[in-house]
Amino acid sequence: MVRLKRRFVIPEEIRVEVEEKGGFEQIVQGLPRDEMRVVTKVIDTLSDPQRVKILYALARQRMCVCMLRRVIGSSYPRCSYHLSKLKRGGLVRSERLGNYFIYSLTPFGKSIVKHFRKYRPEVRT
Amino acid sequence: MVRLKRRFVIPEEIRVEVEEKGGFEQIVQGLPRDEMRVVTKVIDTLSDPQRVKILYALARQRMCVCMLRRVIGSSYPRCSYHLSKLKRGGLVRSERLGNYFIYSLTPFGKSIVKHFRKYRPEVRT
DNA sequence: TAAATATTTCAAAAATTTTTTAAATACTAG
DNA sequence: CTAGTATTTAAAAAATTTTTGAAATATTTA
Repeated sequence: MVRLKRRFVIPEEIRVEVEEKGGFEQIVQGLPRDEMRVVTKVIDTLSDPQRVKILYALARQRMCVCMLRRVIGSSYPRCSYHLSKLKRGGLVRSERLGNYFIYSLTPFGKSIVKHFRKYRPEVRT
Repeated sequence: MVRLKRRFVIPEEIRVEVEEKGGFEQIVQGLPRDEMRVVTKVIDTLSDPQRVKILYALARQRMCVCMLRRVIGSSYPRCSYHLSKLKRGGLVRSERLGNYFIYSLTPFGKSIVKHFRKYRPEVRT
């Protein structure tokens, strides 16, 4: 005895809305893949309280690693790890100054802080 | 023989800039703690490609879980897990419609997508 | 050149997040 | 009421990320 697989059913009320937009597949295919990829990457790069703190600190003042590790209260390797992540995401850059590495925000990094600042989400936590 | 602990030293060039801003401690204390906390939370809530996809899909059309799980290609529990995270972050909400749960973006969730959209970061990946 | 400093890299350990599987809920339809 | 559906919850397993500690680099200073 063959068993028919149930096919994809969506609630009536919603189906109407979906139809108007050309159907479910249409909607899914229309998602902005590139934008989503970039957003995902940037967000991934930032998803850690310490990295967010670094971002904000650098928005105020460029700093060497010995300063940044104080900002987030961590060891060198730990700080270095976070910095490299932020760097990979294109949010910060570094340049050598003698024995120091000076980190600062890239224009992209700056724009992100500016955005947050402008937006100031008011979420209850 | 007592050994003096080296004290916190920062490169000259940078120290000048820092002084102008009232010193290192000043800068650190001046960081916008509340804003950073909220940003961290929102980002944490979103930090996953599937959750970003859900966010964008809901920006187009409210959906039940059976639709969303198709959008991200996952099982129910997995989808449910991501939704609950997004919910905790205040980005989405759900309402029951018979046997279905219809998820949609909160105003806050919408504003975030709008922001990304407006910004359209152009990062090379 | 040798010693010290700032920082990075690496690998292992620890912590956290995500996925899976099974079971629980709540509603609808027969 | 019973069976079926959509969804959530819970607990364990798997995967990923973060932290740590030790060692490697590059630069400066003595």
